[in-house]
Amino acid sequence: MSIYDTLNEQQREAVFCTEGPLLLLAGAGSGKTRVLTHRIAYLIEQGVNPYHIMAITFTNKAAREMRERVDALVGSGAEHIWVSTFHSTCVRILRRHIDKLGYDNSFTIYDSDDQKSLIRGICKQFRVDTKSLPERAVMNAISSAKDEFMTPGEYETRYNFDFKKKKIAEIYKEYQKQLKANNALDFDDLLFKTVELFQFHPEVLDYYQERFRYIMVDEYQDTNTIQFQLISMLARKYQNLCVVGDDDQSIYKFRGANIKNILNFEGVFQDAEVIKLEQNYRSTKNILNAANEVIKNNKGRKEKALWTENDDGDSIVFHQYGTEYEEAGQIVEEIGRLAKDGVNYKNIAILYRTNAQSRIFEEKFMIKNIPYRIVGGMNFYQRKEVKDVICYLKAVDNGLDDLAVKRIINVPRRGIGATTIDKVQTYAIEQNIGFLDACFEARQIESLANAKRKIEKFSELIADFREQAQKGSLEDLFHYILKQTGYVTGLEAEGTEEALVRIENINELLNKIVAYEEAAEDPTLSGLLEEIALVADIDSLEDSDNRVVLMTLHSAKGLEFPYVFMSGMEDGIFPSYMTIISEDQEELEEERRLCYVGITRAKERLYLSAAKRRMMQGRTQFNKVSRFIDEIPQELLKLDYGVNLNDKRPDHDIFSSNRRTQFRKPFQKHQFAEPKAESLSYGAGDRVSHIKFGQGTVMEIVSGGRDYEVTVDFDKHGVKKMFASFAKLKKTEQN
DNA sequence: AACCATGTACTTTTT
DNA sequence: GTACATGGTT
Repeated sequence: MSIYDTLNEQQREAVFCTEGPLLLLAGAGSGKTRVLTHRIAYLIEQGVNPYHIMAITFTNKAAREMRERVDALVGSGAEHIWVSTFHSTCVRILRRHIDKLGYDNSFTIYDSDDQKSLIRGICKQFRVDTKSLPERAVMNAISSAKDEFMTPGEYETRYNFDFKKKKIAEIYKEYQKQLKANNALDFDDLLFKTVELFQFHPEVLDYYQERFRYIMVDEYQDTNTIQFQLISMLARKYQNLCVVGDDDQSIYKFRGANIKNILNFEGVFQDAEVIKLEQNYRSTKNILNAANEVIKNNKGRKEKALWTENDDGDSIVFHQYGTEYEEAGQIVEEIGRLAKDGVNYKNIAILYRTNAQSRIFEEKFMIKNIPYRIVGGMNFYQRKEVKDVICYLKAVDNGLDDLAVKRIINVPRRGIGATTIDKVQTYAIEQNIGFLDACFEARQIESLANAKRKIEKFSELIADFREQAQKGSLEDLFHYILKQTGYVTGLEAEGTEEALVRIENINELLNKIVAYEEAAEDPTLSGLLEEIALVADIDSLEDSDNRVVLMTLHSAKGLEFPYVFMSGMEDGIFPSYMTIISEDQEELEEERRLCYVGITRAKERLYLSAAKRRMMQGRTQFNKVSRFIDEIPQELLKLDYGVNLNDKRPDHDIFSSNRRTQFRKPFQKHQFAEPKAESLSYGAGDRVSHIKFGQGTVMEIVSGGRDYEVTVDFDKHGVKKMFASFAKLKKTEQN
């Protein structure tokens, strides 16, 4: 009896095939993680030093789970296996060697928001007409170029006949220049620079080739060109590369995923073994058949037939509702019923095409008091207050990070405005130094008048934080920064509910910092910031958390749930409008693969739903039922168009939509709506005088949140609205 | 410099 | 419908 007895024939074959390149075509739910973990166990059993084994996953969550499962299987030694994501892997390598490429090893990682601000700045600087060339397009173009391992120079040569692309090449060049000046790398750079490092420094490549003699890559269908480049470089020497993927689940083409990586694997790695895992252990026959029938409509795919020994199971339920409010309401009702029947909330997932669709569900869950968790959308670390505090930490960690410094220089308010910042920046450029260093030299900047002292005070503050960073723990530093800047005090003074939520978020950030400090072997500020930069929302999804999970179909990849609701099954939503109007047939096929991914997440029961009428971007849209629904054979579906088809009572929906605002600010209290100043010395109908507009008659006084809004009809300037505390109106004698 | 009011663009999906 | 950018006002 061995641990391998529980595997089926193909799985066992894959586990025992340890030498040479191996392509594992693993259908949804075919137990690929089991194969990978058992394969690692087998390698170790065969005498391979765990130190020589590397497994690359797509998310941190997948990496963590794999490590746990390997730990359970092999016991000691497993901690030496390198299990991580592409991005973390690259960071680890670059932290040791990037100085060879002229960067400082303590580089900062820029997220997409940082990326955007940097590009925005460059577009302004170059006077780019962002109407014809939006920043977003520039960003995507640069990102794609990096995915294809194309330098700015190469980009320029390649596209020099195209006016727009030439412009993009210029921006790309400047963008890289500024990143380097800020000692920062964006997400794409992490891979790009690692490949570059291996290219220009064969001795470094050789070191890692020796180290990673056995490489495994999960979710291989979603790798892009540069990721492929990276792993093929590493595997070149020993050729022990095992990739696991499913071409039917390739859903990241928009992000550069290159399906050729999987389709041409055998061409690139000669003598590659190919093993197919086609038995599904996850879903019922009905669910699996539906998935097969849908994906069958795609042309560009490797033929395969997923099968299962599981029961037929329940029929798939399909409802078309009148509106999205009904849809969400009924789904939440059904979830309530399931819970009553003893189903755990965490066994239920709601999937949708776009993050924006989550909002209505959130309302309904709040009303029904059902615990839920929304994955994705606005990331915790993207919130303003969290980002502000992080930028203080960044400024302490990497003084060259101009973006971080500029973000916080006037947060909280220090009276440092755009003009002052420009002056400092000009000086920095003249002296060829970083922005913060320019602040330290404020004394030499002649153009600064009154602002000089403010800048000096700010740079002293940062210097003080640096000193503190040397002395104490990260937690101490965090408290010290909050205390010295008065950030939380300021929020407390605001007293609004929103401010209280922000304070909570800052406390949450503190919890994360403390947790990091406890968990990390050698906690450092750089390490903390790195971890923050590389976490995805999905990574924090804990199995112990008993809540209904809501997320996009993309985020759901790799997960499974007994009960799955796929909502918004409408042409124009899913498949999305963009892919319907696109001439490129491939795009619709990608949507279909996404649908396949969604269906195959379900283990026991699948609910599909659509709305006839849906509000999108403030407009009502009438959508047809998704073409993907038509591709599912009728006999698998329990059709139920009936219920609300003739419902002519939209009032209910409008009612709940109006109540929305209340639920978004659930703790709205009135105690803070303190009517401002004493009463005013004038009233409606009185004659008043204004310093600029002269004489006028008061038309109306409205008592706003913290001030009176006064409408005055001025004799010479007409009707104006103004706030009493600013306007300084004086009552004058009546005519 | 800071604040508010108004206008505009956005939505595909994310490590 | 919202988040952000802009312009006007003190």
